[in-house]
Parts: sequence; structure tokens; C-alpha cells
Amino acid sequence: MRDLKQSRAVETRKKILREAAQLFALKGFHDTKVGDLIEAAEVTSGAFFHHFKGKDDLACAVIDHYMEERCRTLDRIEKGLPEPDGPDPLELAFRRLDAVCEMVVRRRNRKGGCLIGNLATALSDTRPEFRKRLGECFDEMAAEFEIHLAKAAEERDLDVNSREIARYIVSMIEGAIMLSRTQRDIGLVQQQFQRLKEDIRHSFQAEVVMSSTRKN
Amino acid sequence: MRDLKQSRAVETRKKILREAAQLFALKGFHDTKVGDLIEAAEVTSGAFFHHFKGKDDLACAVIDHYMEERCRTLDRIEKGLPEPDGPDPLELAFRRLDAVCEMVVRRRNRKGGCLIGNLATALSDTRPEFRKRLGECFDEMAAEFEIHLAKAAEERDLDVNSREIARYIVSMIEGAIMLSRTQRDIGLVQQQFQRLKEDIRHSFQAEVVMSSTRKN
DNA sequence: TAAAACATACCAAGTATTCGGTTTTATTTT
DNA sequence: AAAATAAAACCGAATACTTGGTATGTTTTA
Repeated sequence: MRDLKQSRAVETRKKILREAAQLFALKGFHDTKVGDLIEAAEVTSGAFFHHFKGKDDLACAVIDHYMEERCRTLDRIEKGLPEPDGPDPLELAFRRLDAVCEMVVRRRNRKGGCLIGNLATALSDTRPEFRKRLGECFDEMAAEFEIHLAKAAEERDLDVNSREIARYIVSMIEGAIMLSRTQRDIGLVQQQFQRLKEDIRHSFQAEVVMSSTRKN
Repeated sequence: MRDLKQSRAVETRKKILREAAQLFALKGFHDTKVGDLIEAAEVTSGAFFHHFKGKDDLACAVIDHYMEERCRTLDRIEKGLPEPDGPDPLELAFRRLDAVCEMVVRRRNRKGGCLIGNLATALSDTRPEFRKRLGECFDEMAAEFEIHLAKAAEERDLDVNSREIARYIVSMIEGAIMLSRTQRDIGLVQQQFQRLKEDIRHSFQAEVVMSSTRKN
């Protein structure tokens, strides 16, 4: 019962959070007006301000809610992905990246970019509280890769900076999303993620004979 | 005379453009109010609306002005950089990236991110006119690398997609700037640009014995 | 001396938020 | 079970403030 029918309050709150995430991802923080939200979530301003102190408070809640949801979504997508070839932890990192790719591609049907990325560009240099939290979000994202990368490095007894590479991946994700929006070409994300994987694979190879494709 | 003392109109217009670029880079489009601009540029609203039809018109002008200025700045910085080791065009691409890095680092003293990146995240999915123009901006940036990359590929008779790699670079630049803002760590940009160069160098190497650093 | 550049006062629309009251839901009492 | 009570959820008009833009008059420049 509790699962089938949520209490009214929870439903309303969640609906606001969902619509807010959508709008923030689409139009960013400052261009998303409370009125837009109220309309999109089909609630009254009274209901809105009953659940949230204001726009800032909402944004905080949206970030938390999004990061949880994101994790669940990625895990779910990952499960549907083909099993990795071997036991190499590097493949697990790539699997995660594939999942991110899939998530981004799916979302693009509804337009909009990365919620965290949008908020980060809009608030990083003017709102310290948000900057801090958003930095943690990026760290969380990076950590998902870092675990696997560190393991891969250890297995290979390689001296690579796993944390740095993990952040490199996150930067690439955010940058690729940004460009794919202006170019209206979601294929760009897939392309660049593929390239990224190759680059990282190389970083984890030591003393190996490489061969690139030659013409003719 | 024309160079030493600009006419009042040109001065005012330029000042508005400068301050607008600064504010857009710092707070983004929607959080930069016309009032803020008027104050920052020390002009009256009359003067402002005499030179620009409105905020949108200003944004267009800012983009144009910024792209020109950016080019000049990069060229200037590049000249101050150490000469490339050899005649390899790949080094010219890296030189450009170093210049971008230097520019980004210098700007960070004044806080703020990439003007184009900020506008892109804020406007790409809601304002088609801007999306188009900003896409061109990214293309311009990529083109600066593509020229050299294409030449490097040709010299090596390599079958690499120079345009794709050029965009890859731009994505990385934008992503790194985004992350460095939330982490308040400009070193992140330098780190990631270095890594990027290594990765690209590798893409342009064929059948070469690679050796990574091993522990012990 | 006309046109461009600027200043000042002003306004209408938009916006976040408040607040007094109403309805729904949960809990306790009878 | 029914009634009473308390608490949470919700409504929406009103409010106080912001914001982009205009209208009109004055100064500067070619």
C-alpha cells in the first residue's frame, strides 16, 4: 500500500523535484522561474512554498534527489549492458562510461543538458554554498570511475594518477554534453566517449607495441 | 590620433562590451541584469540602450567582440611562448592549447568561466539563434586546432579524424574550466590539458613502442 | 546645425514570496 | 465505529520588489 499509493505530500514534493530537475537541465537555474515550476508541476504557489523555503532551498533538494536518482538510473542501465569481455577493472570503468553515454542519449530526447553542469556554470562563482556542493557532486561522479581505475592500475602495477584520470573523464563528459547541445548532435557525445576510452586504455598500457590505422 | 583617443561613443560601447563579457563569464546570461551592467560600465541606461537594442542584442555583440579579442589575445600569448621543438605541426596545435591554458589561468584571477561556455549552457536549448551562433564559436575554436592536426595527419599519412579530435580538445577545454571552477583549482586545467596533449600525441603515433612509467 | 551620444525620470510586466484561510489526512478519544 | 482533535498539506489573491525597456530632454561632436 505504502508503495502503491504515496501520500499526497510525498507525491507533490516529488513531482516538483522531478519537474525542477527537468527545467534546470533545460533552462538553467536563473531562467527557471518559480512560476514555470508551479505550472510544470501543476501545483499552486502555496503548495510549492509549503514544501520548500524558496528557490535556493529547492535547488539544494533537487541536487540531492538528482544524485540519488542518477545513481539508480546508471546502475539499472549498466545491468542491461553487455557483460565486459574479461575481468579487467578497466572494463568496468568503461562500462560505467557507456552507461553515462546511454543516459545522456536518452535524456536528449527531452532536450536539456547535465543538471549539475548547468548549475555549476550558473552558480560556481557567485554562490559558495552551491559551488561546494556541486564540487562534491563532480567528485562523486569521478569516484565511480576512480575505484575501477585504481584497481586497474594496481593490477598492472602502474603508476598512474587514477583520481586525475577520473576527473579527466568527468570533464570530458561535461564538455561533450555542452558541445553536443550547441551542435544539436548527440552522436558527438558517443564519438568523444569512444575516443576517451581509447585514450584511457592507452594510459593503462605499458610497453606495448601500438598500431594505428594507416591509410592505403 | 584615431588610435590614441577613441571617440566617446566607441569608448562607451567598448566599455559596455568589456564589462558585459566579464559579467556574463562570471554570472552567466540570466543572472546578469541590465542594471548590473550599467553600474559596472558606469553608464546610464540611456547610453546603454542607445548602443544596444536590448540585452539580446548586447549578447550578440559581446560574442562577436569576444571572439575577436580572444583571437588577438591567444596570438599574443602564443608569441611569448617558447618556440616549438621541431617543425611538427602537432606541436603548433599544442602550442595553441598552451596559449589557451595560459589565458584561462590569467582570467581566473578575476573569477568566472568561459563566456561562450556559459552562454552555451544557458541558451542552447531555449534560444535557437544563440545556439547557432555559439555552435559556430565552438567550431571556430576547434578550427584553430584542426588546421594543425590535419597537417600533422597528412605528414604522417595517418587516417585520423582531425575534426573530431579538434572538437575533442574543445570539449576538454570547456569541461576542465567547468570543473576547475567548482573545485577552485586552476591547476586542474593545467593537469588535464597536459594529459590531453599526451593522449593526442599518442593518437598521432603509429606503430611505436610505448613505455609508461612503472612503479619501483 | 544636424546628428549622434548621452542623461533622467518613468513605467509596465514579471517575479518571488507571504499569508489568512480551507481541505485533507492522521491520531486520539469516546 | 464514530466523533473529536490536531497536524500537515494545500489554495490563491495580494504584496513588495525587480527588471528590461521607453520617452523625452540635454549635451557633445563632426
